[in-house]
Amino acid sequence: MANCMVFHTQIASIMEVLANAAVADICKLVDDDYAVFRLEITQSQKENRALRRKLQLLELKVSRERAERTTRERVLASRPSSVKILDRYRGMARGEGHHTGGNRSFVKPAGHNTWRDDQPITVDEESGTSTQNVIVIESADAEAAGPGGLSLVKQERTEGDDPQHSRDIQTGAAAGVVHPVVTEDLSTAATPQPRTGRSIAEVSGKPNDVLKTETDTGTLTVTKRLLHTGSDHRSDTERLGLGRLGCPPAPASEYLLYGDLKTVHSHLDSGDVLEAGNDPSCSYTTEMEPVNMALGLETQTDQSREDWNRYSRSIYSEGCLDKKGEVIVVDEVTVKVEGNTPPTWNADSHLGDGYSQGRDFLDYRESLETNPNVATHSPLHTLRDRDPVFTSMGPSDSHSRVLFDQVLNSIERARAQVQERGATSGSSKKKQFLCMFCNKGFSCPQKVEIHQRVHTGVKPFSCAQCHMRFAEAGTLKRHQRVHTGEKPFVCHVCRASFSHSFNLKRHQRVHTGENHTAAPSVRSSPTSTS
DNA sequence: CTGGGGATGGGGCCC
DNA sequence: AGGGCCCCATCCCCA
Repeated sequence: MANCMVFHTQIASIMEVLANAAVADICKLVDDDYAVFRLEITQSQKENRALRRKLQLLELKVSRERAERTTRERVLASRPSSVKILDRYRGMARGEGHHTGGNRSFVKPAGHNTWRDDQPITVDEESGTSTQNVIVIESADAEAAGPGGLSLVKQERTEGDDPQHSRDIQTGAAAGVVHPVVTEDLSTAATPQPRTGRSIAEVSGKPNDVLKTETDTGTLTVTKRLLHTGSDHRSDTERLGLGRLGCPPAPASEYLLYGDLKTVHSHLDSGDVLEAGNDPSCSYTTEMEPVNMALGLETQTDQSREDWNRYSRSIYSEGCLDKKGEVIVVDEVTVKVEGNTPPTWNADSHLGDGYSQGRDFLDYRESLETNPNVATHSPLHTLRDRDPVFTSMGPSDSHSRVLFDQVLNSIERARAQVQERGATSGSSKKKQFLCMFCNKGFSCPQKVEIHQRVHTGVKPFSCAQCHMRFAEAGTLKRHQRVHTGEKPFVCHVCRASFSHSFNLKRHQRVHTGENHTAAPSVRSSPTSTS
């Protein structure tokens, strides 16, 4: 019995030893494997790092190549003609040539009266396939030009070229920058090609040289209203010193629509005139669908996002597309050639007056803060986040700053009104179609679409006589009486006639003794706050 | 400064 | 649902 006990004890001890040995083996194995594994991991990490580095290098390379390619493509677009410009310019400088381009005007900076033949011209070898359409005519002697040295930067674009290219060019004159290169193919220059329907966007170093191709009363009126309201982008544009230069009515420009890119042909392209509809007095030009708007808000590539940022400023603005970082004006644009009417870019100032656009701004900004559906995609949201940009849209001078602040104050009130409206209106089943900007309800989608033009500034209806634009057909129709002289509303008391019904009604207050100026004012003036 | 009128923007209602 | 019209508010100009 005792032997049995001893035997069991021995067995147990042996088992324990064996177990310990097994555990030790397992541990050793695990440790070894772990070490190997760690080693492998380390190696993998190293490889990873190396690959990542390679990837970064590749990305760098690709982006660089892409940039180069882009530049090259731009160059390709109009190289021969640009070469001709240079050639012609040289000829002009020598007094040999005569500028025959009817639509072109040269702004020759001071100091460019002479062209030195010995002026270095760098020929881009790669540009055998490249057609850089930007010609930089370097100041003959930079040192003579001094810090305020002037250099002429010219750009020629062909139809369909990116309009912003013309604005990408900046003269470095103010900073005394010396444009080092004239990129062109001299062999091509030897065989200049005829150019038609092209124009040159030229910017000289002169501070006062402004590409002003249009002066119409509409523009002046709008500007005036802007000063009054202090809330329109255009004033921003002008405040930033861009003026018309900021959005030059460059021919063959592409104008970004709300979520859609459209090409607008210049008045030079008479064959591509956007004609009016059936109604000779009314031209229905373009219309932005709210669907597209939403699309434009949400589906953006990098490029389109940039475009969208540009468009974003058009939410409360219109005019032409411009790229200046802070000042971006986008619009639908229609250029028409009608009879003797001087060709104008009626897209700029006719789209709306500053007042309404200011309201657009208010409404839209308000919507950003009240409508969660919009805020995330709202361009102004982006702008607001990008504070320098957003603030740069505001007025710079103190007076305008005050107005701007007042506008912002009114936004707060408007927001309160919207909230109140939402509380009172409730969820009306009749008005189930909501405005994507202000959540206002309408009975049918069409009404919403029309209403949203308040926010987008879309004015599809254009008057053929004066190129004024309207958001609604009825407004255009009413406007036509301005031109026809029709005054169908006659006062039965004094036989005075009026073109608009409300004016008659207001007039009749004269007879009733009611003062029309004493009419209750619900809408508060932007400048009446404090 | 004030009143009258021209004109536009925008909303609502009716058919 | 959509077009047309009316109404109101407002800006602007002018006398």
